[in-house]
Amino acid sequence: MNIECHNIIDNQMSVFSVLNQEEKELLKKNSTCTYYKKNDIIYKEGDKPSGLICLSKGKVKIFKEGVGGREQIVRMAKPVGFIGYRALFAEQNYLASAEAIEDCVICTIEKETLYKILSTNSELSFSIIRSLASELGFSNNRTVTLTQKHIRGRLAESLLFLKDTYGIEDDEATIKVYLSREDIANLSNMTTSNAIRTLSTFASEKIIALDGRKIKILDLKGLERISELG
Amino acid sequence: MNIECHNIIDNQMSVFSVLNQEEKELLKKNSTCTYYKKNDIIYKEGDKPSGLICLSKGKVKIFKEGVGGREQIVRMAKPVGFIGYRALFAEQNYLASAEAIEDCVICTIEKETLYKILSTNSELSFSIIRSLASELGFSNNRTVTLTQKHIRGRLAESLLFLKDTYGIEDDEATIKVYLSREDIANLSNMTTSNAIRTLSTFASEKIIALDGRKIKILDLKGLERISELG
DNA sequence: ATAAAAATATGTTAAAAAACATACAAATGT
DNA sequence: ACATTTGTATGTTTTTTAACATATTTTTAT
Repeated sequence: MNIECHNIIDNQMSVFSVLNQEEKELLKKNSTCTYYKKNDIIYKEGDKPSGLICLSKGKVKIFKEGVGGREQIVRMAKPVGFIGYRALFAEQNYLASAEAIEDCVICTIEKETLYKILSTNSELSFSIIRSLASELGFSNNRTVTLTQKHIRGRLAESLLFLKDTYGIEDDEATIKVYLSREDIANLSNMTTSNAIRTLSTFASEKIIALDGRKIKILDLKGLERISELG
Repeated sequence: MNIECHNIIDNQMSVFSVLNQEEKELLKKNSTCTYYKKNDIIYKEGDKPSGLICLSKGKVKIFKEGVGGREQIVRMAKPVGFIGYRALFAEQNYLASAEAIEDCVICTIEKETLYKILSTNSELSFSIIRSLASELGFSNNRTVTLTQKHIRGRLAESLLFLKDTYGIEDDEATIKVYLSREDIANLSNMTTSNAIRTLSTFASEKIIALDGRKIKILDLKGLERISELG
């Protein structure tokens, strides 16, 4: 029944493409498939990682609880991608929580098997090094933009980030992810009120169009300008 | 003349301790030693990494230029430690700049040699994976604290961070790094004025004592409390 | 030794964003 | 179908922090 796991491991786009057939078979034998409903918690801050979690279907938010329980989204995951691998490789407990924002299919690769393959396959190690290094660059960047940009700049950046991460619908304008205003706020380091207010302002300026949780980007250049100016 | 490089590579505390003698010799042959004066730029945002830079002596700040040229320090390096390895491993140009805050001795390991050893030594790859993963956790944490904590909390956290990173002098109280108020501000996401003001307030509350750039921690528990409360 | 520049200190004002309040709409459960 | 909860919207007040102004001290360069 873990056909979804097999698909990931065989996927040409995944980091596993550098493995030989034997290694792939070993991974498949030592991975399990799990299903999550929208709003389900996949893991919580403080939990111990049990394996490498691979997102096969659905979308996931990774967030930290900050001062007074205030939530900050540090990453948005999409298929095919890993979640929770930072803690696994740092040999730490999770420092953030993961929650499904859509129904999800997840494949968990057993830790020992992964390490066995890693110890013989330097290509896979390189891939992981590259991924971690890229994400660290992204995180350092976010630290600066979330602290230095003003509300409009932060929101504009978040909208562009969501568009780049999840792409757009067939209408060539609607961001392909449907977040609550609260999640948008938690992604952009602002209160829900300010997210709602600023989205409304953007809509009144014809930079975006709002229809419930649907966000349509009407003026991409304008949005980029707001994001850059801060 | 690159005896300092040799010392690093032979150092039992460095990640190179997992290498065999032959690998260590190869590294030594393909590394160069450079000296930097206080305030010298080691590399700039946008530069291309040429090798793995290892800090043998001195202290270095890693910072990014943000909105309107406003500086944010993302990391403080100490010996023996790497700098600029994120960009190297991500195969990107530097996303931050590095500047000596003391006279420094630096050892640069040639990229090709490093990769050759990495491809045969999975232990070294693991070390690098672990380091990057730890630092990513640290960075995500900073994103949250710098955005959510108030000025006093951010400054308290920075002082504790400096103490943990560089240790304390023989008096068991003075933080073993001497930064300008501007650097402290750039580390803590605040203006120089506010760093000076808040340091003065801490001093008047007998939490710290100030003597030029010397910062003495008088009430560690108090400082921790301020940092945690935000 | 002295001028110039840089760093530190502190008070005042202005801007940004959070907190708070309230209303309304939409989704959910019974 | 209705009540309850959750999410969205918007106006007002308060807090926080940046921006600005101006001394004073320290460092650096000549």
